Amino acid sequence: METVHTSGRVTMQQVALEAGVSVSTVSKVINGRYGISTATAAHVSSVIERMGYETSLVARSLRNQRTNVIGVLVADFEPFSTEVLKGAADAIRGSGFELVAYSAGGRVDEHVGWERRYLSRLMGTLVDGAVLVTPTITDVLSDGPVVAIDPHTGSTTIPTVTAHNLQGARAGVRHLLELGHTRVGMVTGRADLVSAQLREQGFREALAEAGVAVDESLVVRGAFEADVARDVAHRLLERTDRPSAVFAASDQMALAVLDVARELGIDVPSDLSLVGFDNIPESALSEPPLTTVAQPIREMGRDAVSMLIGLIEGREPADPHHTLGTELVLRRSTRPHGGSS
Amino acid sequence: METVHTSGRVTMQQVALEAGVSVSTVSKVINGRYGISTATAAHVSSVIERMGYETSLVARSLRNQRTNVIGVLVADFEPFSTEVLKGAADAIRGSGFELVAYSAGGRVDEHVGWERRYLSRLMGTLVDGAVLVTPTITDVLSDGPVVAIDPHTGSTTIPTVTAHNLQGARAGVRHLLELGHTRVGMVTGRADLVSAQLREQGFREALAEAGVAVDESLVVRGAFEADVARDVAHRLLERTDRPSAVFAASDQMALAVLDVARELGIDVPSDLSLVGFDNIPESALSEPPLTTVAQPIREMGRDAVSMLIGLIEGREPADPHHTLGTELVLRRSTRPHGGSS
DNA sequence: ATGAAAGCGCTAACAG
DNA sequence: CTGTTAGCGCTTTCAT
Repeated sequence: METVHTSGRVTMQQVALEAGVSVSTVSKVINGRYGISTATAAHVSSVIERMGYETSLVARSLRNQRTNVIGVLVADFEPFSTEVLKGAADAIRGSGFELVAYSAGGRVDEHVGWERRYLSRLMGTLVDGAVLVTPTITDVLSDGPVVAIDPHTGSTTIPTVTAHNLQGARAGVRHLLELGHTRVGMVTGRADLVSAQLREQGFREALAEAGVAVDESLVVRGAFEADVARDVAHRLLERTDRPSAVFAASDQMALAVLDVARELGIDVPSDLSLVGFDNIPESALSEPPLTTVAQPIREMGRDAVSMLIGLIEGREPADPHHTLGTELVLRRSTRPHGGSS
Repeated sequence: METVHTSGRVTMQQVALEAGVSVSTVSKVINGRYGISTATAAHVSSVIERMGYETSLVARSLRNQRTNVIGVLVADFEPFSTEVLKGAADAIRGSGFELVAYSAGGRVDEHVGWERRYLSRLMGTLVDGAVLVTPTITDVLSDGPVVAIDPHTGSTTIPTVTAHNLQGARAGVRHLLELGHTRVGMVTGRADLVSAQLREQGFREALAEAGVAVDESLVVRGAFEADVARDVAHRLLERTDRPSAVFAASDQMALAVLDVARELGIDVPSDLSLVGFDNIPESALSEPPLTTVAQPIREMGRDAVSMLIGLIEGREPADPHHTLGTELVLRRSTRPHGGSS
């Protein structure tokens, strides 16, 4: 036997050769096309089975316009995006679609607009549509069906799924206020995301409501990433007149603040109350576990994929800007101002 | 909205046409090949920029043998696999590789051997190598570089990354024994995984060590999936002589047991002590939070990808069967036998 | 019922 | 320096 075992993958070519038929016959057998005798079909099938052949997703994608694969494009695999992924997986089950999640290895800052890049690279060839998680640009030229989760400011053209960021932030900050805190600081999120802006606005509204003036020096810019948040937390917590409470625009940042506080010997919640946003699973794992404004992240992923499948199949979404509720989750990172154990 | 989703993608063809050059010239410009005048290069670049062109991953993959993309193949996106993904992302950062995670939408039971299928579909075309998370088959014919996390029994040929399942399970069960429990049950995992077998073995060894006989009727077969675990938990907990403690081979199953216990009015930990395995983030979110044997899942993902990159670049792994330590994490789902609050 | 041939978007010889 | 040509693995007319 002189089968060439060089490159590894079994191609249709090789199956055809082995079965003594043409590639087109093999293709027809695989795709169940008519015009093949039962005998050859059976024979080819057995050869396919024996050789362990599977069609190449890539080659097939290039040829067909429809791939039955949905893409989830993320800047990085972190707690938020992986929660979205779990939700996306829920929605994909039984839909006949497959799911591919794609990330360029966190090299986001290198190139703002990663989502346009990815979209161009995958859409129309690998995937039939995509869910964009926290995209950075405004004008996503729709190369195809796209749904954004937690999108950039001003993207009104593409369907989105978001949480009630404004209300959520307001509830989180009110909680701090009700605890008697008046010097409350905020670590804001990535300035270009609607969600971050709304969370800051909610912070300001809650303070205004309570008649507390915003000390602008207590509002520092984070970036939804832990390392940036650490620097910023240092700035905030090393001041002698540091805040007694901090609202962070994301759990990742809140966790960074918590970490920095520990380093500085500031006890949470005795010396500092802390509220996050997102309710990623990790927020419950910290010491103390984080009080946070929960977004239904999984559900957002699920709804985004459902919407996308609809779009792919030509249905216009009933509600192109789907918004879900938030909920304050009380854990142990907050305490009344001045209150001891 | 009447956006036409038909033609969509800008192709190299169109760029070439627009720039008044041939496709190969465009290709050379994009790939920085020598032999292009600075003038044309600049011109072509500007056209590319203006048209928002990006090369199609698929087309490029088909042509090149190397893609610089690493695949993580999972049966489903659930807490365990997404933790692996976070670790994989850690390892990929700065490596020059991109990461694609692929799942067929949880349709695993339909077709045992999903990993062979996925591997054939992606390897050699889309990805340069792959990490298999909890694969189900023995003989993964290496179509290319592959590393398995938590693999099937008997796969000695491919490199693996695992945790110390035996020791971990032993430690978890010992904890229960030290608490004074003697009727301790176990929900085992997917019988075909080495990890599940070792966890059961650890359970048996710990009991033997303590001189406690195993009541086989208390050992029930789960499947690492929550729904299967629920049935099995019912069987275990509805008996009049139900165990006072249960060791579950995974957190997902432990969480299911917890849920069933609640339904049956059995209080954890007062009436039932429960120990899980994995320490997925969700295990801390339950009420009560779960005592569990922690595996360093992220680290496993990280190590698997590092190993894989080495393999792709032709380096033999120093330790082809890399094993990481486990650690008992005490939370609130266990209590001394007969002990009240 | 089967096969030859074209072409999906791209890259890499090889000519010019 | 630039264009022409030949495929990568597959599907799909269109002949046979």
